[in-house]
Amino acid sequence: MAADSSSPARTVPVLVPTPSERPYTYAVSAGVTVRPGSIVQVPLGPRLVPGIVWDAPEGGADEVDPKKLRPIEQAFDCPPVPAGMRRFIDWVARYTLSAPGMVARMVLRAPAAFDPEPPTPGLRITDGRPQRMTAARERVLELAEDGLAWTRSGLAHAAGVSLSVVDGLVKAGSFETIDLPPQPVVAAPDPEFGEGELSPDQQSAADDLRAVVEKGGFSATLLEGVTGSGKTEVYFEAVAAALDKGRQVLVLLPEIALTHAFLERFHARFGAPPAEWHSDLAPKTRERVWRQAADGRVRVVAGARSALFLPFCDLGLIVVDEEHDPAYKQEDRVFYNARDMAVVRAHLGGFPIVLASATPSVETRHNAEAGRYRHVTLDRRFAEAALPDLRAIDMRRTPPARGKFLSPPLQAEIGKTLERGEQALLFLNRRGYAPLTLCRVCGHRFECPDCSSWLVEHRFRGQLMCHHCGHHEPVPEACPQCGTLDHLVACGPGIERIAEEVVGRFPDARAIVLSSDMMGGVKRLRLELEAIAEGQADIVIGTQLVAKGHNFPNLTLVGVVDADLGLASGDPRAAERTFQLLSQVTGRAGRTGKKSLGLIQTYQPEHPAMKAIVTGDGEAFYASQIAERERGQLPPFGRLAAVIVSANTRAEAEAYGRALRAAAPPAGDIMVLGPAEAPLALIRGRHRFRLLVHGTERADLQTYLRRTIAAAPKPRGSVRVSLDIDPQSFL
DNA sequence: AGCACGCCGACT
DNA sequence: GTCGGCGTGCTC
Repeated sequence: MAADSSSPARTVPVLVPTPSERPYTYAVSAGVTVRPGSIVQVPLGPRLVPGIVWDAPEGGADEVDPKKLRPIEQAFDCPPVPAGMRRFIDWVARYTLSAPGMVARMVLRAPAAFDPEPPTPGLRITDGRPQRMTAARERVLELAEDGLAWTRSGLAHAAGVSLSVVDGLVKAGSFETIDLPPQPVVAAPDPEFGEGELSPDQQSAADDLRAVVEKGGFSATLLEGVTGSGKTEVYFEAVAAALDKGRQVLVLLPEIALTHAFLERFHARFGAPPAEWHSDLAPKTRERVWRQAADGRVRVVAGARSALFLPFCDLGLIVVDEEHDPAYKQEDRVFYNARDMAVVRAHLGGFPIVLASATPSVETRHNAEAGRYRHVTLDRRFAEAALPDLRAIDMRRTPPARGKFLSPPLQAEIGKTLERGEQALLFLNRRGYAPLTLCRVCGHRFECPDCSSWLVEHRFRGQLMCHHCGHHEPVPEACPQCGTLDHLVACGPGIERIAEEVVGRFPDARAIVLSSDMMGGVKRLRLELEAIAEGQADIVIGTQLVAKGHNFPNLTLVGVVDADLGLASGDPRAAERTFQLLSQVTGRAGRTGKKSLGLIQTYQPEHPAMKAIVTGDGEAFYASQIAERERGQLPPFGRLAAVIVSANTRAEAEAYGRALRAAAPPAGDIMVLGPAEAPLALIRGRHRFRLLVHGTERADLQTYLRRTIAAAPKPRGSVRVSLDIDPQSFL
């Protein structure tokens, strides 16, 4: 049907970054060309915002009051968001019960990337020669004499001179400035560059993955192999296969800012690093990566979970490394698990996905066992040499001295390790000096004024700090309640306190503390890690972050100070988490074939997670965990959603929680539990209550929650409701 | 989500 | 008398 030329301005739906359930409608002025996926700038209230032209709804476009209709301000000259990505945005919005615009907002978070990249300023040699010639100037001119264009810094670097030499030659008229085409943010990876020898076991796994990629189409594969079995090299072959097909690849990593080692291995295999994508990217780089993922110049992105929302033009493979890692779960604004959404992305895009882990999540293991995912296993035997000898230390039998935290057997092994000139790592997942400080006289406990949590003493900084908000205060000399001087007592250990104990016990050893709150940030941390790898420390005391993929070749002892820490919550997922974390951290030892040892201090050596670690029998552990989940109808045998109600007062939050509960319609396959005070009942001055919606495997939680919210009264005052489908915590 | 509008407390 | 707190409502 021909368009009526006399009709009013053409309109299109545009997804804008608001919580609106539907796209808004905008007029398209003459001369503006847009199609679904086009990124546009539109007026929204008093400001201009980016938006994505959406697909016309099936039932025809929405009727909009013509008085409200405003025109698209400009269509950006950039590749449109592909249809597969648009379907993905819709899918994520529906699944997570977020507004599509808020999901689109995650795609559009590279503000300046929508305009074409400006040309790179370049230099080309001219006939002019400077009056004064110097050795440095000669080197520069010699390099450039073939007439090819150079960047200013590239030329200076190649000639081994400072920028001022180049600038001087420009001033002298020996170079003219020209426009170079925008530079790629990384060089193209070469699939054949560093093809190396794989073990027979790796080779057959790699062949399998290659075949899957070559065949194309959707498939999900769990690549399971213990630490040291060479999973990364195996999935690199899948990456190579996708590159051979000319497709783009996304490798998701948990907390990429710290995975320097991965980038180096990638570089060694492909002759160029992947493009990085994470929150502390420089804005300029961020912009270029976004743009070049969209136009296809970037072939491989290694990124944190938000990389899932990059507008790749031809994505053909996703790898999720350490697929079990809790860092994949985003818990603000849009609540999503990047691992699960990655599977959806692959499904919608019709391409394969590989989930890699030494200790898969119970959900993924179950999917593999049920045949929904393919299962490729790297044989444990080939990694045997790289595995430490693991033992539990029963803290009831060999307790540490009073006020100390290292048991005699662990101390003895540290001593032996030092004597051999090797390194020891002590792992404790708790920052600071002590998690609780109290007054010995009156019993006063230091609490955060805005959160329901103890203040953690950080002796190094002389502060009491809240780990849930920014609150911190100097450690006082007198108790604020009873005024008694010098009677504050630290309860329990943090890594600073372990460091103190280590220094007292091994005064000649070089000890170093590594934790995420270290001053100096990521850069400093990386330097510290390199220093450790080079052997500039004897004992490393670290939190969580030492568990992640760093290789310290001389490390032969790992001591877990408090293996029971993660089990305290009583969450059904705690055992699994403990198993995963302890596997990862003990795997830091012995990556070079030296005999190595992992010692696990625990008060419950009979716990299935401890037994699984010590015996290396993950199979029995997974079987027991899966059985337990099945019994409780917990994921993946049932479905869970959490509803978090927060408000400025406890009463408001609780009242609205009750109102929601009352509004929840009866359903045969869904149960509502709560409201109960959330695990952290007060965060940043906001009181929180939680409802848990528990359904059968087939239950439609989304529709149920939609109905419940619609039936409940509108939240008033400071009350906010957020929905978390598939929450991390089952409590 | 942002942003403006609007109505009540302490100060240039 | 104003500046500024954040509750309420709206954005095609």
